[in-house]
Amino acid sequence: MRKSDIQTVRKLALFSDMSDECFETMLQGAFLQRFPSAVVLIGEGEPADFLHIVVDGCVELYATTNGRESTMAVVRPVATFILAAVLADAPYLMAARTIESSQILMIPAENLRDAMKNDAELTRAVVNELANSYRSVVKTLKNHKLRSGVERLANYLVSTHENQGANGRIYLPVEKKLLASMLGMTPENLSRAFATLKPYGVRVKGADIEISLIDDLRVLAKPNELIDNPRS
Amino acid sequence: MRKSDIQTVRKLALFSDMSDECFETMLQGAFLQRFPSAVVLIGEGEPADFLHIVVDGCVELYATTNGRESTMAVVRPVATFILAAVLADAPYLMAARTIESSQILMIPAENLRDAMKNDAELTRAVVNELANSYRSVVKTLKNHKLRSGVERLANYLVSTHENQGANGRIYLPVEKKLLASMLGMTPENLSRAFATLKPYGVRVKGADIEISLIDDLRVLAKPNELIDNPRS
DNA sequence: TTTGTAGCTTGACATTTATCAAGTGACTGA
DNA sequence: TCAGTCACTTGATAAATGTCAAGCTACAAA
Repeated sequence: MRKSDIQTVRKLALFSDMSDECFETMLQGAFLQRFPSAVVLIGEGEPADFLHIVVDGCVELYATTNGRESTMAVVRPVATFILAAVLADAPYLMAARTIESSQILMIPAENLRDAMKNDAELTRAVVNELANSYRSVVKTLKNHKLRSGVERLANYLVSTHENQGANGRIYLPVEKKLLASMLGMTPENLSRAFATLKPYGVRVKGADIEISLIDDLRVLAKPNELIDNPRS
Repeated sequence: MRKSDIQTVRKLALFSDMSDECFETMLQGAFLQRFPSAVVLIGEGEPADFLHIVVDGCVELYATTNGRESTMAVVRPVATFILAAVLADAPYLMAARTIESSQILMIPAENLRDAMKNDAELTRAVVNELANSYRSVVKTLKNHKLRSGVERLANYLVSTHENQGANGRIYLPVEKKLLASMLGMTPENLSRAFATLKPYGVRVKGADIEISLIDDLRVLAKPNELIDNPRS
């Protein structure tokens, strides 16, 4: 494992305050690996043996039942995923796969749990991370229970527009098929939702989206702090 | 605060392993209060000043946006709610109200956070509780993204049937209006969903439900361990 | 270049879900 | 006792969403 990669991980909020000693011990038996796109990293229902950290690339968390499949979240560097399963020592509730070539750090679950016993700062950070993960899923659930498909798309566009500099255009960071699944709709319906937003200044050219009437779009979207703001 | 109530709370998984000293210190400034039905205990977006524990009665967690409202969860004794907001020191993402006369223990957020600094067992229990809360919301989200309304109802009936002794009948513990909101549908639609399940041996008489063809119902519901099992 | 292949879009249609309106029955409070 | 309210149900209708099929485009492999 390269020193620069270790530095990157060390700076994660989850690990930044723990002691050097505990950090190094925890990384014993951890490994950093590069995977090509579309590789399934973990399967739904498997025992949680490793904490995973996306160091580079992009990972999709998804769930299936009865032949259906849905994207639950998309994880970008540098962030952990399936922390809760590791801590509860329970099976993964979501599967994970790379959606582009990705570098993944895998820390044995045992190591993390041991490190938490010896390092109060780590434990504090874990509590924080978990609490925020929980809040993030609650927001997603609110988004789905309280809004229609078009509204979810509109809010996604408004948020993304802000995150990307609010300059009247967006570049979609994921394929539309995946975006549709994130938003809980079919690809066909996403196309139609984009068409519905045309009168609100949304023009689609591949992954490039023009947002010319952001105020009108916001009136439709009615963004809500307690759903759309990742912080707070 | 009565001794018997303290005993009850003490036995909570969250507090059972902490030291007597920390437990008592934590309860300084805490108060146990009885509320009538339909009282709003906390509002969406308010700062998280207290950890709440349902000692008796029943509490609904719900969320609103843009005039719409949806039930996120129902909390029964003895359990905590909005732990994550308290730990993240962030505004409540969900509002809470009693749905029957209830006794609520409120522990100042500060006290909990202080107690965690001094009691490693409490911290461990908090991590566990948080991880399980997270997993619970993920299951709810999967339920909504992967199933239709009728399927959600069918699975609710199958689960409830097992929890209530699997003897061919169920007593609905909540009003149908609330059940509808929990399941993410309108009351009208819930009525129709029950009608749809008639050929699967579901007969409704008020809050009493007869489940005469549980095997057929299970074939329709296709229950999934990783959605419907509260444990694991 | 050709030929796939995959992502995306569009149309036609089916299904699911919501909305509006009306009516029933049970309980409550005057 | 009676009126009113509320939960619930049902029907009619509308809106949202999914499915199936076809076609288009861009990109990649042969």
